[in-house]
Amino acid sequence: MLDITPVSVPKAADVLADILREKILGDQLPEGADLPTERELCVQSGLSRASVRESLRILEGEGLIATRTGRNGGSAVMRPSSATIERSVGIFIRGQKIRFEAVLETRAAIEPPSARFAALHRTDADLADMEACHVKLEQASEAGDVQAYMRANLDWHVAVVRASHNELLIAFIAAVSQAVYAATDLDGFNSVDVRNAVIRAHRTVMDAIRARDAAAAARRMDRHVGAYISDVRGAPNPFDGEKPKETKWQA
Amino acid sequence: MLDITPVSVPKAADVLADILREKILGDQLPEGADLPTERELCVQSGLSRASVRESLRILEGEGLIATRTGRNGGSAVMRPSSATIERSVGIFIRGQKIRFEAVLETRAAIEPPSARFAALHRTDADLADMEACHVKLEQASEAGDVQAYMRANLDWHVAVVRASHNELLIAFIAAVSQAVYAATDLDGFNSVDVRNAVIRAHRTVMDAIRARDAAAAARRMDRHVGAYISDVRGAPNPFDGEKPKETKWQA
DNA sequence: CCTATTTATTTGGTCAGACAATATAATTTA
DNA sequence: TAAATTATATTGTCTGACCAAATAAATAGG
Repeated sequence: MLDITPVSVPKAADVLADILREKILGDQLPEGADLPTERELCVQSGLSRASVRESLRILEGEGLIATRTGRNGGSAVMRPSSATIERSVGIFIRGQKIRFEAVLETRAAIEPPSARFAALHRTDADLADMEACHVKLEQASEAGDVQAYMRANLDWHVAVVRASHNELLIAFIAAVSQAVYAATDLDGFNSVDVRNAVIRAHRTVMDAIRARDAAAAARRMDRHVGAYISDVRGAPNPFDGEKPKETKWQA
Repeated sequence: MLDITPVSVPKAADVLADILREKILGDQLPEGADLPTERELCVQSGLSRASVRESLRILEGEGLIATRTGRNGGSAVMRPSSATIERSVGIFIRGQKIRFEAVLETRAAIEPPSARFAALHRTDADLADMEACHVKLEQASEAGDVQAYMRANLDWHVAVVRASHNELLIAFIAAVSQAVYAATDLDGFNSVDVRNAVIRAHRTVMDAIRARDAAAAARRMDRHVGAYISDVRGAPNPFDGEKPKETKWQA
Protein backbone atom coordinates (compact mmCIF):
# COMPACT_ATOMS: atom_id res chain seq x y z
CA MET A 1 0.00 0.00 0.00
CA LEU A 2 1.52 3.24 -1.10
CA ASP A 3 1.31 6.00 1.45
CA ILE A 4 0.35 8.98 -0.65
CA THR A 5 -0.18 12.30 1.01
CA PRO A 6 -3.17 14.27 -0.23
CA VAL A 7 -2.14 15.96 -3.42
CA SER A 8 -3.15 19.55 -3.75
CA VAL A 9 -4.40 20.68 -7.14
CA PRO A 10 -3.63 24.35 -7.48
CA LYS A 11 -5.79 26.31 -9.82
CA ALA A 12 -4.27 27.53 -13.03
CA ALA A 13 -5.02 31.16 -12.24
CA ASP A 14 -3.30 30.87 -8.86
CA VAL A 15 -0.21 29.33 -10.37
CA LEU A 16 0.14 32.06 -12.95
CA ALA A 17 -0.57 34.72 -10.33
CA ASP A 18 2.20 33.28 -8.15
CA ILE A 19 4.65 33.37 -11.03
CA LEU A 20 3.80 36.92 -11.99
CA ARG A 21 3.83 38.07 -8.37
CA GLU A 22 7.32 36.75 -7.86
CA LYS A 23 8.50 38.44 -11.04
CA ILE A 24 7.02 41.73 -9.87
CA LEU A 25 8.25 41.57 -6.27
CA GLY A 26 11.58 40.19 -7.39
CA ASP A 27 12.63 43.32 -9.23
CA GLN A 28 12.42 41.62 -12.60
CA LEU A 29 9.75 44.13 -13.53
CA PRO A 30 10.32 47.75 -12.53
CA GLU A 31 7.45 49.94 -11.44
CA GLY A 32 5.41 51.13 -14.36
CA ALA A 33 6.59 48.37 -16.64
CA ASP A 34 3.94 46.84 -18.85
CA LEU A 35 3.05 43.21 -18.46
CA PRO A 36 2.41 41.31 -21.67
CA THR A 37 -1.11 41.67 -23.00
CA GLU A 38 -3.69 39.13 -21.94
CA ARG A 39 -3.49 37.31 -25.24
CA GLU A 40 0.27 37.32 -25.11
CA LEU A 41 0.13 35.84 -21.62
CA CYS A 42 -2.23 33.22 -23.00
CA VAL A 43 0.25 31.99 -25.59
CA GLN A 44 3.18 32.24 -23.17
CA SER A 45 1.41 30.39 -20.37
CA GLY A 46 -0.68 28.08 -22.50
CA LEU A 47 -3.74 29.04 -20.49
CA SER A 48 -7.05 30.41 -21.64
CA ARG A 49 -7.90 34.04 -21.43
CA ALA A 50 -10.35 33.38 -18.61
CA SER A 51 -7.60 31.92 -16.45
CA VAL A 52 -5.14 34.64 -17.38
CA ARG A 53 -7.71 37.28 -16.52
CA GLU A 54 -8.39 35.71 -13.14
CA SER A 55 -4.66 35.84 -12.42
CA LEU A 56 -4.51 39.49 -13.32
CA ARG A 57 -7.53 40.18 -11.15
CA ILE A 58 -5.78 38.54 -8.22
CA LEU A 59 -2.72 40.72 -8.68
CA GLU A 60 -4.93 43.75 -9.09
CA GLY A 61 -6.58 42.94 -5.78
CA GLU A 62 -3.15 42.77 -4.19
CA GLY A 63 -2.34 46.20 -5.52
CA LEU A 64 0.49 44.91 -7.67
CA ILE A 65 -0.82 45.90 -11.10
CA ALA A 66 -3.24 48.37 -12.65
CA THR A 67 -5.06 47.59 -15.87
CA ARG A 68 -6.17 50.03 -18.54
CA THR A 69 -8.37 49.41 -21.53
CA GLY A 70 -7.87 50.60 -25.08
CA ARG A 71 -4.95 50.69 -27.44
CA ASN A 72 -1.63 50.70 -25.63
CA GLY A 73 -3.62 49.49 -22.65
CA GLY A 74 -2.75 46.48 -20.60
CA SER A 75 -1.46 45.83 -17.11
CA ALA A 76 1.28 47.97 -15.62
CA VAL A 77 3.28 47.09 -12.53
CA MET A 78 2.47 49.13 -9.42
CA ARG A 79 4.21 49.41 -6.10
CA PRO A 80 1.81 48.07 -3.50
CA SER A 81 0.68 50.99 -1.38
CA SER A 82 -0.76 51.22 2.09
CA ALA A 83 -4.17 51.34 0.45
CA THR A 84 -4.10 47.56 0.22
CA ILE A 85 -3.42 47.28 3.93
CA GLU A 86 -6.11 49.81 4.68
CA ARG A 87 -8.64 47.81 2.73
CA SER A 88 -7.83 44.51 4.37
CA VAL A 89 -7.82 46.08 7.82
CA GLY A 90 -11.15 47.70 7.13
CA ILE A 91 -12.66 44.42 6.03
CA PHE A 92 -11.15 42.67 9.03
CA ILE A 93 -12.62 45.21 11.44
CA ARG A 94 -16.05 45.05 9.88
CA GLY A 95 -16.07 41.30 9.40
CA GLN A 96 -14.80 40.43 12.84
CA LYS A 97 -16.92 43.13 14.41
CA ILE A 98 -13.88 44.43 16.24
CA ARG A 99 -14.85 46.46 19.29
CA PHE A 100 -14.35 50.14 18.71
CA GLU A 101 -12.41 50.26 21.95
CA ALA A 102 -9.93 47.80 20.47
CA VAL A 103 -9.42 50.11 17.51
CA LEU A 104 -8.81 53.05 19.81
CA GLU A 105 -6.49 50.94 21.93
CA THR A 106 -4.49 50.08 18.85
CA ARG A 107 -4.20 53.70 17.91
CA ALA A 108 -3.22 54.57 21.46
CA ALA A 109 -0.55 51.89 21.26
CA ILE A 110 0.91 52.96 17.94
CA GLU A 111 0.91 56.72 18.13
CA PRO A 112 3.16 57.43 21.10
CA PRO A 113 6.08 55.41 19.75
CA SER A 114 5.40 56.97 16.37
CA ALA A 115 5.67 60.42 17.92
CA ARG A 116 8.96 59.30 19.42
CA PHE A 117 10.31 58.32 16.02
CA ALA A 118 8.91 61.51 14.56
CA ALA A 119 10.94 63.54 17.04
CA LEU A 120 14.02 61.58 16.04
CA HIS A 121 13.61 61.64 12.29
CA ARG A 122 11.41 64.61 11.42
CA THR A 123 12.36 67.03 8.67
CA ASP A 124 11.30 70.64 8.37
CA ALA A 125 8.86 69.58 5.67
CA ASP A 126 7.25 67.17 8.13
CA LEU A 127 6.80 70.00 10.60
CA ALA A 128 5.23 72.14 7.92
CA ASP A 129 2.77 69.38 7.07
CA MET A 130 1.76 68.99 10.68
CA GLU A 131 1.37 72.74 11.06
CA ALA A 132 -0.82 72.88 7.97
CA CYS A 133 -3.11 70.23 9.39
CA HIS A 134 -3.17 72.06 12.69
CA VAL A 135 -4.21 75.33 11.07
CA LYS A 136 -7.08 73.56 9.34
CA LEU A 137 -8.06 72.04 12.66
CA GLU A 138 -8.19 75.44 14.35
CA GLN A 139 -10.15 76.97 11.50
CA ALA A 140 -12.68 74.15 11.50
CA SER A 141 -13.01 74.43 15.26
CA GLU A 142 -13.71 78.16 15.14
CA ALA A 143 -16.16 77.69 12.31
CA GLY A 144 -17.85 74.97 14.31
CA ASP A 145 -17.55 72.60 11.36
CA VAL A 146 -17.37 69.34 13.25
CA GLN A 147 -17.07 67.28 10.10
CA ALA A 148 -14.06 69.23 8.84
CA TYR A 149 -12.64 69.28 12.35
CA MET A 150 -12.73 65.51 12.52
CA ARG A 151 -11.08 65.23 9.13
CA ALA A 152 -8.31 67.69 10.03
CA ASN A 153 -7.79 65.95 13.35
CA LEU A 154 -7.28 62.67 11.56
CA ASP A 155 -4.93 64.22 9.03
CA TRP A 156 -2.82 65.69 11.79
CA HIS A 157 -2.38 62.33 13.46
CA VAL A 158 -1.38 60.76 10.18
CA ALA A 159 1.03 63.63 9.56
CA VAL A 160 2.73 62.98 12.88
CA VAL A 161 3.21 59.33 12.10
CA ARG A 162 4.40 60.22 8.63
CA ALA A 163 7.14 62.26 10.25
CA SER A 164 8.40 59.05 11.84
CA HIS A 165 9.52 57.97 8.38
CA ASN A 166 8.54 54.43 9.28
CA GLU A 167 6.51 53.25 6.33
CA LEU A 168 4.92 50.36 8.17
CA LEU A 169 3.73 52.48 11.07
CA ILE A 170 2.39 54.96 8.52
CA ALA A 171 0.40 52.24 6.82
CA PHE A 172 -0.95 50.93 10.12
CA ILE A 173 -2.01 54.33 11.39
CA ALA A 174 -3.64 55.13 8.08
CA ALA A 175 -5.64 51.93 8.26
CA VAL A 176 -6.64 52.44 11.88
CA SER A 177 -7.43 56.12 11.39
CA GLN A 178 -9.79 55.29 8.59
CA ALA A 179 -11.66 52.93 10.86
CA VAL A 180 -11.72 55.51 13.63
CA TYR A 181 -13.07 58.08 11.25
CA ALA A 182 -15.77 55.78 9.97
CA ALA A 183 -16.97 54.82 13.45
CA THR A 184 -16.46 57.94 15.53
CA ASP A 185 -19.52 59.69 16.79
CA LEU A 186 -19.01 63.32 15.87
CA ASP A 187 -21.08 64.46 18.84
CA GLY A 188 -18.04 64.11 21.05
CA PHE A 189 -16.56 67.15 19.34
CA ASN A 190 -19.56 69.39 19.73
CA SER A 191 -18.06 70.80 22.91
CA VAL A 192 -15.78 73.77 22.34
CA ASP A 193 -13.84 72.81 25.45
CA VAL A 194 -13.07 69.36 24.10
CA ARG A 195 -11.97 70.83 20.78
CA ASN A 196 -9.70 73.37 22.46
CA ALA A 197 -8.16 70.71 24.67
CA VAL A 198 -7.29 68.69 21.60
CA ILE A 199 -5.78 71.72 19.92
CA ARG A 200 -3.62 72.47 22.96
CA ALA A 201 -2.47 68.86 23.19
CA HIS A 202 -1.47 68.86 19.54
CA ARG A 203 0.51 72.01 20.12
CA THR A 204 2.54 70.46 22.93
CA VAL A 205 3.23 67.33 20.89
CA MET A 206 4.42 69.38 17.94
CA ASP A 207 6.63 71.46 20.19
CA ALA A 208 8.35 68.32 21.41
CA ILE A 209 8.80 66.97 17.90
CA ARG A 210 10.16 70.29 16.74
CA ALA A 211 12.66 70.25 19.63
CA ARG A 212 13.54 66.66 18.75
CA ASP A 213 12.61 65.69 22.31
CA ALA A 214 11.67 62.07 21.74
CA ALA A 215 10.69 61.28 25.29
CA ALA A 216 8.43 64.30 25.61
CA ALA A 217 6.83 63.66 22.25
CA ALA A 218 5.95 60.11 23.19
CA ARG A 219 4.74 61.06 26.64
CA ARG A 220 2.55 63.89 25.45
CA MET A 221 1.09 61.90 22.62
CA ASP A 222 0.32 59.16 25.07
CA ARG A 223 -1.53 61.58 27.31
CA HIS A 224 -3.40 62.92 24.32
CA VAL A 225 -4.67 59.63 22.94
CA GLY A 226 -5.38 58.38 26.45
CA ALA A 227 -7.50 61.44 27.09
CA TYR A 228 -9.25 60.86 23.81
CA ILE A 229 -10.35 57.42 24.89
CA SER A 230 -11.71 58.59 28.22
CA ASP A 231 -13.09 61.96 27.11
CA VAL A 232 -14.62 61.38 23.74
CA ARG A 233 -15.66 57.87 24.59
CA GLY A 234 -17.15 56.82 27.86
CA ALA A 235 -14.55 54.13 28.32
CA PRO A 236 -12.20 54.27 31.27
CA ASN A 237 -8.65 55.23 30.50
CA PRO A 238 -6.65 52.01 30.54
CA PHE A 239 -3.52 53.96 31.31
CA ASP A 240 -4.82 55.52 34.48
CA GLY A 241 -3.23 54.71 37.79
CA GLU A 242 0.15 54.09 36.30
CA LYS A 243 1.57 57.46 35.54
CA PRO A 244 1.45 59.54 38.73
CA LYS A 245 3.70 62.22 37.33
CA GLU A 246 4.21 63.20 33.76
CA THR A 247 7.96 63.08 34.17
CA LYS A 248 7.78 59.39 34.86
CA TRP A 249 5.72 58.68 31.83
CA GLN A 250 7.37 57.60 28.64
CA ALA A 251 6.07 55.85 25.65
CA MET B 1 -22.40 72.99 -23.86
CA LEU B 2 -23.28 70.46 -21.26
CA ASP B 3 -20.82 70.22 -18.41
CA ILE B 4 -20.51 66.51 -17.91
CA THR B 5 -18.14 65.22 -15.29
CA PRO B 6 -16.04 62.26 -16.36
CA VAL B 7 -18.25 59.25 -16.05
CA SER B 8 -16.70 56.23 -14.40
CA VAL B 9 -17.54 52.89 -15.91
CA PRO B 10 -17.29 50.31 -13.18
CA LYS B 11 -16.66 46.80 -14.29
CA ALA B 12 -19.45 44.30 -13.96
CA ALA B 13 -17.41 42.02 -11.74
CA ASP B 14 -16.60 44.89 -9.37
CA VAL B 15 -20.23 45.89 -9.10
CA LEU B 16 -21.34 42.39 -8.24
CA ALA B 17 -18.45 41.99 -5.81
CA ASP B 18 -19.47 45.19 -4.05
CA ILE B 19 -23.04 43.97 -3.72
CA LEU B 20 -22.03 40.59 -2.37
CA ARG B 21 -19.44 42.13 -0.02
CA GLU B 22 -22.05 44.36 1.54
CA LYS B 23 -24.41 41.45 1.97
CA ILE B 24 -21.69 39.46 3.68
CA LEU B 25 -20.37 42.22 5.92
CA GLY B 26 -23.88 43.43 6.63
CA ASP B 27 -24.91 40.31 8.49
CA GLN B 28 -27.36 39.30 5.81
CA LEU B 29 -25.32 36.15 5.36
CA PRO B 30 -24.09 34.37 8.48
CA GLU B 31 -20.71 32.73 8.58
CA GLY B 32 -20.73 29.40 6.80
CA ALA B 33 -23.79 30.24 4.72
CA ASP B 34 -23.64 29.15 1.13
CA LEU B 35 -23.76 31.73 -1.61
CA PRO B 36 -25.85 30.80 -4.64
CA THR B 37 -24.02 28.68 -7.16
CA GLU B 38 -22.17 30.43 -9.96
CA ARG B 39 -24.87 29.59 -12.45
CA GLU B 40 -27.55 30.76 -10.07
CA LEU B 41 -25.70 34.05 -9.59
CA CYS B 42 -25.58 34.36 -13.35
CA VAL B 43 -29.35 34.26 -13.72
CA GLN B 44 -29.90 36.47 -10.67
CA SER B 45 -27.38 39.10 -11.73
CA GLY B 46 -27.87 38.80 -15.46
CA LEU B 47 -24.10 38.54 -15.89
CA SER B 48 -22.04 35.89 -17.58
CA ARG B 49 -20.26 33.21 -15.63
CA ALA B 50 -16.92 34.79 -16.40
CA SER B 51 -17.95 38.02 -14.71
CA VAL B 52 -19.55 36.21 -11.81
CA ARG B 53 -16.43 34.16 -11.32
CA GLU B 54 -14.25 37.26 -11.30
CA SER B 55 -16.47 38.68 -8.57
CA LEU B 56 -16.10 35.56 -6.50
CA ARG B 57 -12.37 35.62 -7.00
CA ILE B 58 -12.25 39.18 -5.69
CA LEU B 59 -14.15 38.20 -2.56
CA GLU B 60 -11.94 35.15 -2.16
CA GLY B 61 -8.90 37.40 -2.28
CA GLU B 62 -10.44 39.50 0.45
CA GLY B 63 -10.91 36.42 2.60
CA LEU B 64 -14.68 36.75 2.61
CA ILE B 65 -15.58 33.48 0.93
CA ALA B 66 -14.12 30.04 0.36
CA THR B 67 -15.00 28.00 -2.68
CA ARG B 68 -15.21 24.24 -2.97
CA THR B 69 -15.68 22.14 -6.05
CA GLY B 70 -17.91 19.18 -6.51
CA ARG B 71 -21.50 18.39 -5.69
CA ASN B 72 -22.79 20.47 -2.79
CA GLY B 73 -19.81 22.69 -3.50
CA GLY B 74 -20.00 26.40 -4.04
CA SER B 75 -18.91 29.47 -2.14
CA ALA B 76 -19.37 29.68 1.60
CA VAL B 77 -19.14 32.86 3.64
CA MET B 78 -16.05 33.18 5.81
CA ARG B 79 -15.14 35.61 8.55
CA PRO B 80 -12.12 37.55 7.30
CA SER B 81 -9.15 36.49 9.38
CA SER B 82 -5.85 38.14 10.14
CA ALA B 83 -4.38 36.05 7.34
CA THR B 84 -5.63 38.62 4.86
CA ILE B 85 -3.86 41.39 6.75
CA GLU B 86 -0.74 39.29 6.99
CA ARG B 87 -0.69 38.77 3.27
CA SER B 88 -1.18 42.42 2.39
CA VAL B 89 1.42 43.50 4.92
CA GLY B 90 3.86 40.96 3.55
CA ILE B 91 3.35 42.18 0.01
CA PHE B 92 3.64 45.77 1.18
CA ILE B 93 6.94 45.09 2.92
CA ARG B 94 8.41 43.27 -0.03
CA GLY B 95 7.06 45.63 -2.65
CA GLN B 96 8.04 48.82 -0.90
CA LYS B 97 11.32 47.32 0.19
CA ILE B 98 10.65 48.38 3.74
CA ARG B 99 13.84 48.60 5.76
CA PHE B 100 14.15 45.72 8.18
CA GLU B 101 14.83 48.26 10.91
CA ALA B 102 11.40 49.76 10.24
CA VAL B 103 9.82 46.35 10.75
CA LEU B 104 11.66 45.89 14.02
CA GLU B 105 10.72 49.40 15.08
CA THR B 106 7.09 48.60 14.43
CA ARG B 107 7.31 45.49 16.53
CA ALA B 108 9.08 47.41 19.26
CA ALA B 109 6.28 49.95 19.13
CA ILE B 110 3.42 47.48 19.28
CA GLU B 111 4.60 44.89 21.78
CA PRO B 112 5.04 46.94 24.96
CA PRO B 113 1.50 48.33 24.92
CA SER B 114 0.31 44.86 24.00
CA ALA B 115 2.05 43.48 27.06
CA ARG B 116 0.30 46.14 29.09
CA PHE B 117 -3.09 45.06 27.82
CA ALA B 118 -2.12 41.44 28.34
CA ALA B 119 -1.45 42.16 31.99
CA LEU B 120 -4.87 43.78 32.25
CA HIS B 121 -6.90 41.22 30.36
CA ARG B 122 -5.06 37.92 30.52
CA THR B 123 -6.78 34.68 31.43
CA ASP B 124 -5.19 31.61 32.93
CA ALA B 125 -5.42 29.96 29.54
CA ASP B 126 -3.39 32.81 28.06
CA LEU B 127 -0.72 32.25 30.68
CA ALA B 128 -0.66 28.56 29.88
CA ASP B 129 -0.20 29.30 26.18
CA MET B 130 2.71 31.60 26.88
CA GLU B 131 4.28 29.05 29.19
CA ALA B 132 3.96 26.37 26.56
CA CYS B 133 5.78 28.52 24.05
CA HIS B 134 8.40 29.31 26.63
CA VAL B 135 9.05 25.65 27.35
CA LYS B 136 9.53 25.00 23.66
CA LEU B 137 11.90 27.93 23.53
CA GLU B 138 14.03 26.54 26.38
CA GLN B 139 14.09 23.09 24.86
CA ALA B 140 15.14 24.39 21.47
CA SER B 141 17.81 26.50 23.08
CA GLU B 142 19.29 23.57 24.98
CA ALA B 143 19.18 21.42 21.89
CA GLY B 144 20.87 24.18 19.96
CA ASP B 145 18.16 24.06 17.33
CA VAL B 146 18.30 27.67 16.19
CA GLN B 147 15.52 27.20 13.68
CA ALA B 148 13.09 25.83 16.26
CA TYR B 149 14.29 28.45 18.74
CA MET B 150 13.41 31.22 16.34
CA ARG B 151 10.01 29.70 15.72
CA ALA B 152 9.24 29.32 19.43
CA ASN B 153 10.46 32.82 20.10
CA LEU B 154 8.05 34.17 17.54
CA ASP B 155 5.19 32.10 18.90
CA TRP B 156 5.82 33.40 22.39
CA HIS B 157 5.61 37.00 21.25
CA VAL B 158 2.38 36.30 19.43
CA ALA B 159 1.03 34.52 22.51
CA VAL B 160 1.72 37.58 24.64
CA VAL B 161 -0.15 39.84 22.26
CA ARG B 162 -2.93 37.31 22.04
CA ALA B 163 -3.34 37.66 25.79
CA SER B 164 -4.16 41.32 25.23
CA HIS B 165 -7.45 40.21 23.69
CA ASN B 166 -7.17 43.04 21.22
CA GLU B 167 -7.88 41.42 17.87
CA LEU B 168 -6.37 44.22 15.85
CA LEU B 169 -3.09 44.22 17.74
CA ILE B 170 -3.02 40.45 17.35
CA ALA B 171 -3.43 40.75 13.60
CA PHE B 172 -0.74 43.42 13.36
CA ILE B 173 1.78 41.51 15.44
CA ALA B 174 1.11 38.36 13.47
CA ALA B 175 1.77 40.21 10.23
CA VAL B 176 4.92 41.85 11.52
CA SER B 177 6.21 38.70 13.15
CA GLN B 178 5.93 36.83 9.90
CA ALA B 179 8.05 39.46 8.22
CA VAL B 180 10.56 39.37 11.05
CA TYR B 181 10.74 35.62 10.80
CA ALA B 182 11.28 35.70 7.05
CA ALA B 183 14.05 38.27 7.22
CA THR B 184 15.88 37.51 10.45
CA ASP B 185 19.37 36.21 10.22
CA LEU B 186 19.43 33.19 12.48
CA ASP B 187 23.12 33.69 13.20
CA GLY B 188 22.22 36.20 15.87
CA PHE B 189 20.92 33.35 18.00
CA ASN B 190 23.97 31.16 17.70
CA SER B 191 25.27 32.60 20.96
CA VAL B 192 24.12 30.75 24.05
CA ASP B 193 24.40 33.98 26.02
CA VAL B 194 22.02 35.79 23.71
CA ARG B 195 19.55 32.93 23.89
CA ASN B 196 19.67 32.81 27.68
CA ALA B 197 19.20 36.55 27.92
CA VAL B 198 16.08 36.26 25.80
CA ILE B 199 14.75 33.46 27.98
CA ARG B 200 15.32 35.47 31.15
CA ALA B 201 13.63 38.50 29.65
CA HIS B 202 10.62 36.45 28.68
CA ARG B 203 10.41 35.13 32.21
CA THR B 204 10.27 38.60 33.72
CA VAL B 205 7.62 39.73 31.26
CA MET B 206 5.48 36.71 32.02
CA ASP B 207 5.87 37.29 35.74
CA ALA B 208 4.51 40.80 35.34
CA ILE B 209 1.61 39.64 33.22
CA ARG B 210 0.83 36.90 35.70
CA ALA B 211 0.82 39.46 38.52
CA ARG B 212 -1.36 41.74 36.38
CA ASP B 213 1.27 44.44 36.74
CA ALA B 214 0.58 46.40 33.58
CA ALA B 215 3.31 48.96 34.01
CA ALA B 216 5.99 46.36 34.66
CA ALA B 217 4.86 44.22 31.78
CA ALA B 218 5.09 47.13 29.35
CA ARG B 219 8.40 48.32 30.73
CA ARG B 220 10.03 44.91 30.63
CA MET B 221 8.75 44.11 27.18
CA ASP B 222 10.07 47.43 26.02
CA ARG B 223 13.51 46.60 27.37
CA HIS B 224 13.37 43.21 25.73
CA VAL B 225 12.48 44.34 22.24
CA GLY B 226 14.85 47.28 22.55
CA ALA B 227 17.65 44.90 23.43
CA TYR B 228 16.67 42.72 20.51
CA ILE B 229 17.20 45.57 18.09
CA SER B 230 20.60 46.48 19.46
CA ASP B 231 21.84 42.97 20.26
CA VAL B 232 20.67 40.79 17.45
CA ARG B 233 20.95 43.53 14.91
CA GLY B 234 23.84 45.93 14.68
CA ALA B 235 21.48 48.89 14.76
CA PRO B 236 21.70 51.37 17.59
CA ASN B 237 18.94 51.19 20.14
CA PRO B 238 16.62 54.08 19.33
CA PHE B 239 15.41 54.09 22.90
CA ASP B 240 18.83 54.64 24.43
CA GLY B 241 19.57 57.78 26.30
CA GLU B 242 16.04 58.19 27.51
CA LYS B 243 15.57 55.65 30.20
CA PRO B 244 18.37 56.09 32.74
CA LYS B 245 16.60 53.94 35.29
CA GLU B 246 14.18 51.17 34.74
CA THR B 247 11.79 52.65 37.25
CA LYS B 248 11.35 55.66 35.03
CA TRP B 249 10.62 53.61 32.03
CA GLN B 250 7.13 52.69 31.14
CA ALA B 251 5.00 51.52 28.23
C1' DC C 1 -30.91 -5.29 7.15
C1' DC C 2 -26.48 -3.33 6.79
C1' DT C 3 -22.22 -2.31 4.28
C1' DA C 4 -19.39 -1.75 0.34
C1' DT C 5 -19.24 -0.53 -4.36
C1' DT C 6 -20.66 1.51 -8.37
C1' DT C 7 -23.19 5.03 -10.88
C1' DA C 8 -25.30 9.52 -11.54
C1' DT C 9 -25.57 14.33 -10.66
C1' DT C 10 -24.23 18.65 -9.19
C1' DT C 11 -20.77 21.88 -8.81
C1' DG C 12 -16.65 24.62 -9.83
C1' DG C 13 -12.52 24.77 -13.30
C1' DT C 14 -11.06 25.48 -17.94
C1' DC C 15 -11.28 26.34 -22.60
C1' DA C 16 -12.45 28.43 -27.28
C1' DG C 17 -14.25 31.93 -30.01
C1' DA C 18 -16.77 35.88 -30.79
C1' DC C 19 -18.27 40.69 -30.33
C1' DA C 20 -18.53 45.23 -27.71
C1' DA C 21 -16.30 49.19 -25.56
C1' DT C 22 -12.49 52.12 -25.29
C1' DA C 23 -8.34 54.57 -25.78
C1' DT C 24 -4.64 55.47 -28.60
C1' DA C 25 -2.23 55.75 -33.09
C1' DA C 26 -2.44 56.74 -37.84
C1' DT C 27 -4.53 59.06 -41.46
C1' DT C 28 -6.99 62.41 -43.76
C1' DT C 29 -8.75 66.92 -44.41
C1' DA C 30 -9.38 71.91 -43.94
C1' DT D 1 -0.17 72.96 -39.03
C1' DA D 2 -4.32 71.68 -36.58
C1' DA D 3 -8.49 69.50 -36.27
C1' DA D 4 -11.35 65.81 -37.49
C1' DT D 5 -11.73 61.19 -38.97
C1' DT D 6 -10.50 56.48 -39.41
C1' DA D 7 -8.00 52.37 -38.12
C1' DT D 8 -6.22 49.39 -34.65
C1' DA D 9 -4.84 47.33 -30.42
C1' DT D 10 -6.44 46.11 -26.05
C1' DT D 11 -9.42 45.02 -22.28
C1' DG D 12 -14.44 43.85 -21.09
C1' DT D 13 -18.15 40.77 -21.71
C1' DC D 14 -20.91 37.06 -23.38
C1' DT D 15 -22.06 32.31 -25.02
C1' DG D 16 -21.63 27.63 -24.88
C1' DA D 17 -19.26 23.72 -24.23
C1' DC D 18 -16.52 20.20 -21.88
C1' DC D 19 -13.44 18.53 -17.93
C1' DA D 20 -12.56 17.46 -12.97
C1' DA D 21 -14.07 16.67 -8.50
C1' DA D 22 -17.05 15.72 -4.68
C1' DT D 23 -21.12 14.11 -3.09
C1' DA D 24 -25.62 11.81 -3.34
C1' DA D 25 -28.14 8.05 -5.02
C1' DA D 26 -28.53 3.53 -6.57
C1' DT D 27 -26.94 -1.03 -6.60
C1' DA D 28 -24.79 -5.29 -5.26
C1' DG D 29 -23.10 -8.43 -1.81
C1' DG D 30 -22.90 -10.25 2.78
